[in-house]
Amino acid sequence: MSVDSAYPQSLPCSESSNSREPSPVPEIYEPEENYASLQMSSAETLHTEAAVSPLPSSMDQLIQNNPDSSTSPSPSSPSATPPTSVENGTGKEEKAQVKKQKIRTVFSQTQLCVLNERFQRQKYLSLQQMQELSSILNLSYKQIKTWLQNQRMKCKRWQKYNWPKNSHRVTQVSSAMTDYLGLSSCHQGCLVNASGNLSMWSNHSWTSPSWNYPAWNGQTWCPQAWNNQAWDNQAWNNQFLSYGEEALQPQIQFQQNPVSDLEASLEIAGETYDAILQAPKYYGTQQPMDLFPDYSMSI
DNA sequence: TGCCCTTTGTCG
DNA sequence: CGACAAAGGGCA
Repeated sequence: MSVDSAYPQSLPCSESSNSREPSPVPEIYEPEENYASLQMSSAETLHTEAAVSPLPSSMDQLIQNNPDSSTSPSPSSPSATPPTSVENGTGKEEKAQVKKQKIRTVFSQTQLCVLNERFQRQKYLSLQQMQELSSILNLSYKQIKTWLQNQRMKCKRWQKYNWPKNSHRVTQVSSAMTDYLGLSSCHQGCLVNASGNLSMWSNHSWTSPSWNYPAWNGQTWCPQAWNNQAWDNQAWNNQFLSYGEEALQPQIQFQQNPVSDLEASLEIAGETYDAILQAPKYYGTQQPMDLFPDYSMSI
């Protein structure tokens, strides 16, 4: 019976479950990005958007409104420094000012779900794919891109951190890895119907006792081991690249099909499996590399 | 140009 | 304090 519990903050992904409010427009920062939120009811926005998927054509201006992603300039944020974009003179200083005020967007569970789902199957998205995703999620292209980048980094760290130490309990590692990659579905998922509605399921039945990495909840998932780390990038890249990316897609076809519906929605947005299977821009080589370079036998 | 990696600044 | 999004710098 619902044993799920590995979630501290496991919000059932129920849309826009973010604690914070839709934030009253993050002001500016980034001329290229436009985080201006239209103050739409996030979730709703998402839906409609998802259904329509306007598909921005020019990426340099993917005007995205932050749906539920609470981009909160923090209440204490001195709107006294409201760089209302326009200002004359010292553009530099302006920039400095703006720079200073970095706003950290907090993606909604919904967004994270979709992102995670996607990332699990594809670590490198093509420009177009990112754009589409961005329109679906109402995030900017840049945000998507950044998020993916951060995830990749996490991924790396995760591996780096877990491999050496637990190399002896490979089975677990691989299973954990599996989860990491989403091969066995994530704890939470989201269903997106053609209507563009996102509903979440959070039943998952993975029960790795000691290996429950919160991982794809969009939050924590590992000790803080790597704060002052120094991985050897090179060696790293190799193994990393070899387990990754699109190599998963074909096989992945989840057991449960949490994603299938998601896929459906993606298709609506012009995102089809074909597209997914297409070689992304980078590392597009469709090598049949094994997902996991035999960790399972190195016992 | 975009990615990787590190650092910065914010949020929980 | 840790996690995270985002910025900055360097590289191919």
